Amino acid sequence: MARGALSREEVLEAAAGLVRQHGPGALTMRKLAAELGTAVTSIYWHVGGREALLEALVERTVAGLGEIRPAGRTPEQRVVSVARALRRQLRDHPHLVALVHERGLTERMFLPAQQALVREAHAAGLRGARAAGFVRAVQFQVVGHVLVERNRERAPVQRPGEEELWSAEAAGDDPALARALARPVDTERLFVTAVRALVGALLAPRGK
Amino acid sequence: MARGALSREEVLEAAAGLVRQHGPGALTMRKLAAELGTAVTSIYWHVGGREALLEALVERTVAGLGEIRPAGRTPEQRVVSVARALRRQLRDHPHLVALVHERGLTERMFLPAQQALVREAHAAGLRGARAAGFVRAVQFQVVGHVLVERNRERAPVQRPGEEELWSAEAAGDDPALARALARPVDTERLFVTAVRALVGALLAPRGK
DNA sequence: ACCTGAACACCGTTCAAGT
DNA sequence: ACCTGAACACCGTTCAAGT
Repeated sequence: MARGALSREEVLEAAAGLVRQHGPGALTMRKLAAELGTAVTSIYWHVGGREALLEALVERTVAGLGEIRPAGRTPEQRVVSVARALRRQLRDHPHLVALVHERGLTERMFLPAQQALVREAHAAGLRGARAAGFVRAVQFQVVGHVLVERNRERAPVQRPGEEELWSAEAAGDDPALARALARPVDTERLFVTAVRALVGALLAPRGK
Repeated sequence: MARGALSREEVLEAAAGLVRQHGPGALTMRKLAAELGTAVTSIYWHVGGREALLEALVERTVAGLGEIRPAGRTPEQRVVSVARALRRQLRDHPHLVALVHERGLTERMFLPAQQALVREAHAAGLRGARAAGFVRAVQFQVVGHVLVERNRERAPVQRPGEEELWSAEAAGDDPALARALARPVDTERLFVTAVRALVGALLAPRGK
């Protein structure tokens, strides 16, 4: 249906649309061409093959993620706020995050947050290698958590389910634990708890 | 080249071999059939389509991971040892871990470790919902870290590289930090540091 | 400079037919 | 019960040819 000249931007926009709606698997050169009303080969002229297309898409996504503004009084609170903001951003683009991850560029998405974390590390009195270690620990923690979360959502039913596995007897005579492990995870809460624990330990004045 | 009767086990073995050597992308029904010296359609009779084949492969991997034996004196040391053992197991099967992850079953792999963690939580005096929260926090931490690590290894070169990004001026006048962030990550060290921080905070007698 | 169709070398899956 | 080849409906990519 594309009347005039086909542009690179137009191709990327349509590709992003396909991914957003039906996931990365739905992005085939032929479907994309049909969507645009052009021949498949036109796409090759504008953006190159499928790999180049995904590359460009990933680039676009990462660039469009926007800044992260820390909130809170103490460095600890501000770091937690950065972590939450990043998690939110990543969860808002589930399919594209998957694409970015498949292509091994997950960490690129963390760069704005990384800069914010450096400032907070300095504010907390950490410098040099210790500050760097702190930044990376938080980075791994947040990105890792989001990946696990996405994973869980994609496979909501596990066999055997945790309910069957955690009968009271298997739980070392702790029925409350069995019940808790049978319930779905409150990922938001778990995330904040874990980040707080990590940040608290690493920002402590005398932490090894 | 398979003389006599083709068996389900034989198919799975060959499939696992293909994945181990050349990654999941190399596992096509046609290549597998060629490897086995049979018609493509024979595979369908024995294990079903590609999805079923991957399913069976994942099942095999998870089942073959083996037990996890905690080591150390304090619960904290023992939990860290469980985390390290699990990380090692996952890193020994990089391609299959990728497969398991793509199919959303990453957490299945964590079940033996989960049982070990429950025992340690009890030993540390945690019970019920708090013990469950502890187990899950460690689980998310370890699995997440391994996923991020795999991600990093797959894309060793990032553009722009961290070296260019972290010039001294960008690092808030902290050249040591800039240098540290430009160096490759010591993931083993980072992993242990993060797990220790998390475990220490969550196992503390009066942790909120 | 931009777009096209035809062709090539792959896929996974189905199915009727063989033994 | 087990195995087969042919056929179908897809892929990504190349390339010579058009305007």
